[in-house]
Amino acid sequence: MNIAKNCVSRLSSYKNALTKLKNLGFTRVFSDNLADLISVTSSQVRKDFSLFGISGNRKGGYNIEELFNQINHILGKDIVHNIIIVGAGYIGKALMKYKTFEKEGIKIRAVFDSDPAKINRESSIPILPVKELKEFIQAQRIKIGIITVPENSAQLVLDQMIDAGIQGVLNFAPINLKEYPGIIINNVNIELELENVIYYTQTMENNKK
Amino acid sequence: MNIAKNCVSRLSSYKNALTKLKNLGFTRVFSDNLADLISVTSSQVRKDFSLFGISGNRKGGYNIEELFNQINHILGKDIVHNIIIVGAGYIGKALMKYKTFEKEGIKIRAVFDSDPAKINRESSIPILPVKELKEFIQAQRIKIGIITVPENSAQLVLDQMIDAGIQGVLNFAPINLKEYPGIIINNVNIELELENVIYYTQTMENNKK
DNA sequence: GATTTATTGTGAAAAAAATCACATAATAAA
DNA sequence: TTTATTATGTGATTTTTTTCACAATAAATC
Repeated sequence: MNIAKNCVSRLSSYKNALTKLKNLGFTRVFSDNLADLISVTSSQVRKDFSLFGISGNRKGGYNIEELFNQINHILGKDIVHNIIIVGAGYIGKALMKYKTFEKEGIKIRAVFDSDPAKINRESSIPILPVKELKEFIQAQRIKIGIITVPENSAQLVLDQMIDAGIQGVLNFAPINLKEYPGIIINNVNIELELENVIYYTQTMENNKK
Repeated sequence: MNIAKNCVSRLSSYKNALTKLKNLGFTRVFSDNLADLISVTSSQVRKDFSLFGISGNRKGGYNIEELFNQINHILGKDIVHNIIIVGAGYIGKALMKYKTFEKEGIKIRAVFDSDPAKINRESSIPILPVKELKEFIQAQRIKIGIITVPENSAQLVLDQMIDAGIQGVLNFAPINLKEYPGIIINNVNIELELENVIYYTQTMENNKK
């Protein structure tokens, strides 16, 4: 069964909404409530759940705790994930301190950079030379990494990461990385996202005239 | 005509690919080449172009310079865009220094924060108190902003931005912001993107077994 | 215990997006 | 100048995604 990216994103959103509901002390939720919380339709919510065999209770909705656990399990988030970041530039360092990762059981085990001035073995998350990348990935059995290096070194870094055994990558470099069989690459392109805003803002303005 | 977000994203990608081709000295390009560069099919490229009335030359492909200008115009990128960032945390500061924005004619005019310790009126991009947000947006006629504040203040900040006249927002806070008529909101949720990687990596692993 | 009410779960339908396939036309070759 | 070749541009088709709509059923009410 091949699940669309949007569907997985919605699962993450459901999970986050459920976390909030849990913290507010709620115990049950309807597809309608979840739909409102993440701005989709209630049938979309139920279709998504049905796809993964998640079932609730007719008339009673879903038990939040159970639903949360099921979605978390589907997302593979019932375990702590150890990851690395390659590139200790501004974005790399921002992600290093990103609070949401901590909350969500995502542990950054090390950051790598080619600039000797950035190396810091003593900090709680060590910043290590890229030379040690392979050794570290293999020794720590890291499977997931984030690329925050400049565009021109991103492909090289990816190749090294995959060579070392990385299986999934979140890439912030604005470049179309080569695809490898069995390797997951997800791109976040900030400039492109801002250009989306620019396009639709402009289109909206023209409509008003 | 309502253009899908994916289609606008592809336009951005074509533009970036064309920039690279231009820099390499090429003058003409086929739909096939562009398709390869951004990992889509050539008919997808031609369909996208056809949607915007972009036409090339049968047998001769597209003139890179012309195509670039047309796409840039569609994206509203033939002018410099002045934007602001609200939230001078790690991500806000990373975006403040983001090289790609400079290259792409996106000018960050100011960053705002509620923490007095972060204020710096002298730096090349001033960091100002949020109190001055409305005044600045109106005086400078800023239309587009980026939200990089924590989750719990994001909605408040959005309300203030819209009150001041902002029309498009790129939001990094992991929260479903309220929709406003005529206002464009595009969300980037880094945790969610990483969870996508985790999900597909896990799924891939299970397939191997 | 019967009846009403409210919500799920899911096939069917609709809408949206991507791909196909080929007529059309520009260029190159003969 | 004619013929062959090679890309485009787009209507038709297919695939994917979302929404609809309603039977099934659990809980609440009478």
